[in-house]
Amino acid sequence: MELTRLRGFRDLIGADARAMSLVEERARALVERYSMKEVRIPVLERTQLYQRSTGETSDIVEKQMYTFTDRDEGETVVALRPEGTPGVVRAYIEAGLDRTEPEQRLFYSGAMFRRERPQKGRYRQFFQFGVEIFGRPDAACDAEILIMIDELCRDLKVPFAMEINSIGDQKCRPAFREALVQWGRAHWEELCDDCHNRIDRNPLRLLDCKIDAKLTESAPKSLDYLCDECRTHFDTVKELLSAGKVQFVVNPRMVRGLDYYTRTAFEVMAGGLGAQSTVVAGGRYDGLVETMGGAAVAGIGFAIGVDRMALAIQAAGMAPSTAPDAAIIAMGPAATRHAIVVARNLREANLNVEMLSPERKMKTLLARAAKIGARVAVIIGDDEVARGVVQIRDLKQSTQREVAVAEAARAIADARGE
RNA sequence: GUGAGUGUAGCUCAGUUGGCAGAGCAUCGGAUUGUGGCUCCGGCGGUCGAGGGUUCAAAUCCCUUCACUCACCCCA
Repeated sequence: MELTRLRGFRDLIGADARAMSLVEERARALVERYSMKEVRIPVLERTQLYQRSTGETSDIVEKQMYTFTDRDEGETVVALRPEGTPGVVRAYIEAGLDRTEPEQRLFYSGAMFRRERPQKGRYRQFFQFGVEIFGRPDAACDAEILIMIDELCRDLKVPFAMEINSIGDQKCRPAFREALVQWGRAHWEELCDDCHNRIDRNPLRLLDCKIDAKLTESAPKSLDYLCDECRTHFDTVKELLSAGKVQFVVNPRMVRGLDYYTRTAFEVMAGGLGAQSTVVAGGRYDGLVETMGGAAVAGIGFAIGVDRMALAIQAAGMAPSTAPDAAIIAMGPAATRHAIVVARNLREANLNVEMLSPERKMKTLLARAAKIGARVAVIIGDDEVARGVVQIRDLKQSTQREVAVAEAARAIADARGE
């Protein structure tokens, strides 16, 4: 086969796709309980949008974007979205919401694209479910967002750990950043090659280097450089989280890869995922809207890595069953006409029903019913049609009973429920 | 972008000093009528990732290349 899928792009069939959908469905139900509104944004945007917001020196912008020149007269340079936040911020400003109704609670869901080397939990097309709240600079909003994430992880029954940190704001972060650079220069000889690059490109990243982890324990911490406002904000967030009964740990070494983050940063790690274990991450970005040409409006948001969360669900054995409640076995043409009506009635009673091919032998069909995990087989032959009944065979217990057609849904629901 | 590992049947994998391409599972059929899982018998199934080289002979040795997986990096 020569027309295979592209590297890093996945086909998800059956259970794998179901796990993804489950994450999205639960996330949607969650955000609707939090009074959030959906926003649908384009997959393709101007490359400049990401350069301006995500950061010129971030790896995402520098080497991971799918970017190309469009064929119009202006030869616009466009890119497949590598993340959702810049598009949402752009849409928010473009709709004039920053001036007319600055306080907005928005969510989005969809595919993102980054041209990275694939590995477990990292694909070139991946799905994010994200939330952005504008116009809420207060710590209660941070806390509410973290409570929401906690709620989702519990709902999905995935073992997880939440870490939070504060990385300061425009006022106090420059000093911290400078202190890190100074520290890095002073320890140049002891640091690895990657860290040498990070000192210029993204000094905060020094802190989560795996090779130099020991050494960076002595590096400056953002928490020691917070201004009074940031300090108070962070303390309030922690206090509210405790009040909200959320388990978390403060990780003073956690940083964000993207330029726009300020103050509260957070990350949720789940088990069973290998090296790419972060399933939710986000933080506050109070200066971003203004940077993008809008009013000075606060912002905070996060994204769920849907692919990774789905992997975590499956690793934890919490993936939902897709097995039908009943498999219909019709013997012969007359019975088939009858069976198709019975199948419809059962489905209207909210049962998951699979009708098997009427052109095969009973023996084969029963074997198939068992294979697809059906709880019961509903057997209909000419004799049953004549008498207005069906045979309901419990495939786990190997018991069988005859019931009137009108009673079938009840009987199947009972078998399922016991 | 860097590194390591792996490519043989639909799947999981054997294949010794180079000598006829294998097993288990799955699938399809059979063991007499409309009753599955267990058992028995049989069938289908292969460009040994691809290309080149060495050799009488290559899945096996050499070179090139592609793909997949994991990790670094990066990040959700």
